[in-house]
Amino acid sequence: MHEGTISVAELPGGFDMQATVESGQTYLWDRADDGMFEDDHAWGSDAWYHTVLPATFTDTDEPQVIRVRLLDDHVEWEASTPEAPAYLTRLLRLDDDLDAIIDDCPDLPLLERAFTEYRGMRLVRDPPFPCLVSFICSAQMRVERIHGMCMRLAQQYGERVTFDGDTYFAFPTPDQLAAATEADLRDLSLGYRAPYVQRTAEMVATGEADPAHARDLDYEAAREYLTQFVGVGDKVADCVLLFSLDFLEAVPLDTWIQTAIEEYYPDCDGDNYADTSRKIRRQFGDRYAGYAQTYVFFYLRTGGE
DNA sequence: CTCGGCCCTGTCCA
DNA sequence: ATGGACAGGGCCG
Repeated sequence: MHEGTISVAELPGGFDMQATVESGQTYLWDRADDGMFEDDHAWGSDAWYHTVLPATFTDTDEPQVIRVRLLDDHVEWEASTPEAPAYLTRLLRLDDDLDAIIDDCPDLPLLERAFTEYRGMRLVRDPPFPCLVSFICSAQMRVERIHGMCMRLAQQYGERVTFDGDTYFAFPTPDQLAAATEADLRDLSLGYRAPYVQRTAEMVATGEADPAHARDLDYEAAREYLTQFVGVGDKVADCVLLFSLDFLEAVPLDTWIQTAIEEYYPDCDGDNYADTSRKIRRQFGDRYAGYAQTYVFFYLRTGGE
């Protein structure tokens, strides 16, 4: 077992592990105490979180396990690989200069409140395929249930990994998921998303399309590219662009943000998705609109005014 | 390009 | 008890 610590003081802008991993950006982490996404757990807990990195992410032969917890002034990690700090930096965007990003965002009262409330929350950088599948599952679903679906997919179809005497499951590869049947996936409570997931996995497995390819395109073209996957519309495409592919300007227009736009920024309420998207990006700042959106989304969803 | 009807499923609430 | 609304949408006609 490899282990070590990362000093929070050296992370520009600080770090809030719980807000980062439980804010609905990612469904690929789990909490050792089984309290993930519970409504009434106390914030600021120092629980252990873990995730399994796909072999493709680490460019190694096997999936790698990483466990992390945040103590007062440092991040403590245990992993199956000595490269954990570098992987954590990628996954949790520990190299983003949060202070500079928040500085760069416009001075809007709602933004200020959200930034103040959850200072230290970072965006995530999930591996592309797991991110794509998890957000296909997210349609009309609560966060706890999306998380449950992803955990069941891993347990059912992913590679089993043993680390430090415990068993973990990697998120399934495109090949592994493509081999599932619609009925199998419905048994995991995916509902009408089951055929979407199966067909999308097949598209990736056969090489017909690759979500990572969207990286090479301009933002709007990238969003369009991702909508070719079954079960992926503009909103899910924006989630993948923002939470996996480094498009920090992407603003997923979900019902929460739609409501916020009507209430706080009615001028941004456009004729269609693309139109509203352009307007809200201008309002939130072209470069980091997605960071602003994620803070606002989480702030509103957790009961902020 | 826009629109409405429809889709799985667990939970909450009248 | 039990049905209808609803939950961070997308597909299809």
